[in-house]
Amino acid sequence: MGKQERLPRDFFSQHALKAARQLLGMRLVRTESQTRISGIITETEAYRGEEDLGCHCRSGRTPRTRVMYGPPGYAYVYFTYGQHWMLNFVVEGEGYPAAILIRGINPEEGIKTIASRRANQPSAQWTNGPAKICKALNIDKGFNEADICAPDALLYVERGCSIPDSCVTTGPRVGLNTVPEPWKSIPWRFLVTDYPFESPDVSRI
DNA sequence: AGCACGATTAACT
DNA sequence: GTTAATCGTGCTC
Repeated sequence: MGKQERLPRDFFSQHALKAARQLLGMRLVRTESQTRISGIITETEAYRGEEDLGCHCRSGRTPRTRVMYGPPGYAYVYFTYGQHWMLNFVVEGEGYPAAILIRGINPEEGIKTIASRRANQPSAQWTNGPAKICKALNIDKGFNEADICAPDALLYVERGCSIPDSCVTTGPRVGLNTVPEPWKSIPWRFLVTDYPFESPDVSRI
């Protein structure tokens, strides 16, 4: 495996559902101390528009959601439950709020670092959740509004492998317990099946 | 200024 | 299956 192409801003300008599907199989890369920590994306969720009551943009443009109204190819990183960071990528056109939540990756590089940050956890649970990924890759507030298409970006996405439709499952987004229908059940979650690093609640679909 | 709650996780029983 | 942890955010007063 040689050097791989980084996803250009055009990739992130596409419709959120398409971007969420296409991100499966791509490689999320975090460069830290000149070292690569990476993993193949295995699970995503799409959030788009103020009418999507599961999206933070249901409240419109606020200090937190500002980045989602900006140009595509930027990171939206937010804090929740008093302790967890979540990584999203802004997609679609400037002015229309949409983002893709990265919920699962299959670790490839920087395994020792990932293992140390996920101490006392079995490898199958190192990065099978959105907050687990941020902990393993040391992603926090500092990456909010970061340009992931910049040449010197420390967080970016590479074209990894193509995942056939036969290996992809869709279902309702996770954790939207108090969100009204149809948003609670709309199948905007995408995940690769037959990978060992899926989220634990695959069986819920 | 105060309040309710969350795109979760890990450790329980 | 249940629950504590823990605080930024957006909403109401």
